Amino acid sequence: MTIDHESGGPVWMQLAQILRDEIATMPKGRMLPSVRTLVQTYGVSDGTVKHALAELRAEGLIVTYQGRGSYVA
Amino acid sequence: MTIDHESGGPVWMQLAQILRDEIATMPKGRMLPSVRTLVQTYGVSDGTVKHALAELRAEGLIVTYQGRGSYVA
DNA sequence: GAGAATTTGTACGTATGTATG
DNA sequence: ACATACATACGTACAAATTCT
Repeated sequence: MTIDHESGGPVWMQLAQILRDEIATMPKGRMLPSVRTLVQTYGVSDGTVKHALAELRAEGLIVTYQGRGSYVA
Repeated sequence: MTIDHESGGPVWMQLAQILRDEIATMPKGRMLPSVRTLVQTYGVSDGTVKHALAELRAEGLIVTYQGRGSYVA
């Protein structure tokens, strides 16, 4: 999956969907890639990644701990 | 109410509380000050104001229309 | 225990797009 | 055409919590 900056809808929503699909294949408790890694992997900004993760958190798909990372809920 | 940048907790949360108090005194349908105005009034950034408003939106206290403004729900 | 590295949280600045008045 | 206003996006910086050496 890649990000479409033109007419693909908001980038943070696209990223959230990509991560949703990825999470679906991961076991509960597995750590997600760090924000920094996601920035590099998908070529988006820090704020966009955090926006996407906040959405997944709000959906209860992941849990996040400061200083540790985000994990599949 | 003012913002305490030291040890007063996250600014966006403080602002959200200030606005919650203000909204409690406003009639339903009344328009809130614009992001721009809140930025100037409280001396915080655009992103911080938006964060606070997003919180109030998530709580159902206000509704926001693109190109118009935010209103007491 | 100390210190460095990693990772998320918060905050600000700036720019562009879109919609309304 | 112009001003106003929110949404999205990128970049940057520092603080706080955790982990590792």
